[in-house]
Amino acid sequence: MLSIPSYYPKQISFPKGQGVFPVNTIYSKSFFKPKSKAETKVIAAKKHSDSERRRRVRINGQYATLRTVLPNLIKMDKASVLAETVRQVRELKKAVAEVEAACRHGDSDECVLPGGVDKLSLEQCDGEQEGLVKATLSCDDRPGLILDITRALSSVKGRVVRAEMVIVGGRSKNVLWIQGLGDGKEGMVALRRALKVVIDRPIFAGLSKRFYLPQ
Amino acid sequence: MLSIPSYYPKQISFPKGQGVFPVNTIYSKSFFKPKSKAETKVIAAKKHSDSERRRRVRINGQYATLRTVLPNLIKMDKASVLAETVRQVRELKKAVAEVEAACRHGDSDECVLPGGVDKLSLEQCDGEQEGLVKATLSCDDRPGLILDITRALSSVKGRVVRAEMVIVGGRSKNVLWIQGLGDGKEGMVALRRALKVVIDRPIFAGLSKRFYLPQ
DNA sequence: CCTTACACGTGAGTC
DNA sequence: TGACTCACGTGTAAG
Repeated sequence: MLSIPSYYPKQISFPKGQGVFPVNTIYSKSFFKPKSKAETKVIAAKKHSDSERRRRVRINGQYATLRTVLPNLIKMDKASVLAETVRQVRELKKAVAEVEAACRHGDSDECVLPGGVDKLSLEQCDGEQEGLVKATLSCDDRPGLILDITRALSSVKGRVVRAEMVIVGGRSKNVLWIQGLGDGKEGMVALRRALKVVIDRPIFAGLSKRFYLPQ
Repeated sequence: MLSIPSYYPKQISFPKGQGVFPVNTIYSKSFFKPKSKAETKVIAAKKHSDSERRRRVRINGQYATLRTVLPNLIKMDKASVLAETVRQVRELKKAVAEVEAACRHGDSDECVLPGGVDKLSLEQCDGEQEGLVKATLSCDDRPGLILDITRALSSVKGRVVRAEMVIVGGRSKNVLWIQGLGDGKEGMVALRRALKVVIDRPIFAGLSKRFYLPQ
């Protein structure tokens, strides 16, 4: 047991390193509870310093894990560890933002890769030629999909002036630029109806979802 | 000016908050340098405590910026700030890794998107069915590319059991799984020669590089 | 009351 | 020798 010489103990020789203290470090279990004022004060002080040490261990433990999770943080003092962490976090956030921006052109609708849910959207392309419509169509890939799309397009007025098709992981995304649909709404409505049929058509039974080259 | 009552000052009433101390806090400029032992000790102590306070300000400043750069860190004690930082940093690193892995399947050769340079590679697929060959072919997209590929494949033994095609930004990447090429090298050589012709064929003059739907 | 979190000054160690 | 970083125990205020 340590005897506390005064209210200002010059030095209490702890093992200097951190370490879990044994459970028999009991604060308030003196026999028959004498509870002199001075004694309770000493006990409270010990309890206080103990909890403060636990807090320090907690904080320093987090410093240690932080040093492992980020590079070049070992052999750095606490302030520098935090500063470097801030710097690297900013870098990581920028990297994530850049790479997300690379996958989508502004909107999530503009992702170049096929989405996981079927979707059909028509969009008037102003700024370029008059009457240009961009149709975007996402669905499961299947044998004959291109043929179905071609048939649907031949059923409406207008012609395809450009097409981009992406097939990956069994999903297909097709972007079609169509000109000459007509001035009114009828052309758009007809196009939407025709492409909706393509999306909603079930995969031909008995065939896998693989995409086969057209023969 | 503060008078230091003893070696163990009970309380020095600082403004309690941080704050830059005025420059006129001078340590060693007593007139004619009396330099009693006790005095130098007090001065050194003050210098020490001052620099220690500066260190604390530095660390706490980094905590503050860390709280601003990451969300949900305000109103958290230091240990939790560090713990949350570790968690979010791990999340960010995972996000970066995932998004990098999404763009390439391990090797840069395995990028699902078409590369910028023409390339043809054949690869024996062991582990699955016997005699499965994976052919990867990157080139500019062009009208009739699929037809050219189909013709090239019909000129060799074996049949296509699976195909994935990506066309984006005028570039085309095609991955073909071919079975039944034969046991020897001849099949592979013939396949490579046939596909090389497809890649090296120039785009038909007078047409744009756009990809048109097959009619 | 009790617990918790922080700032403080100080002793000790390192370069 | 300083200039520094850290751990420590304590004072103090908030819940």
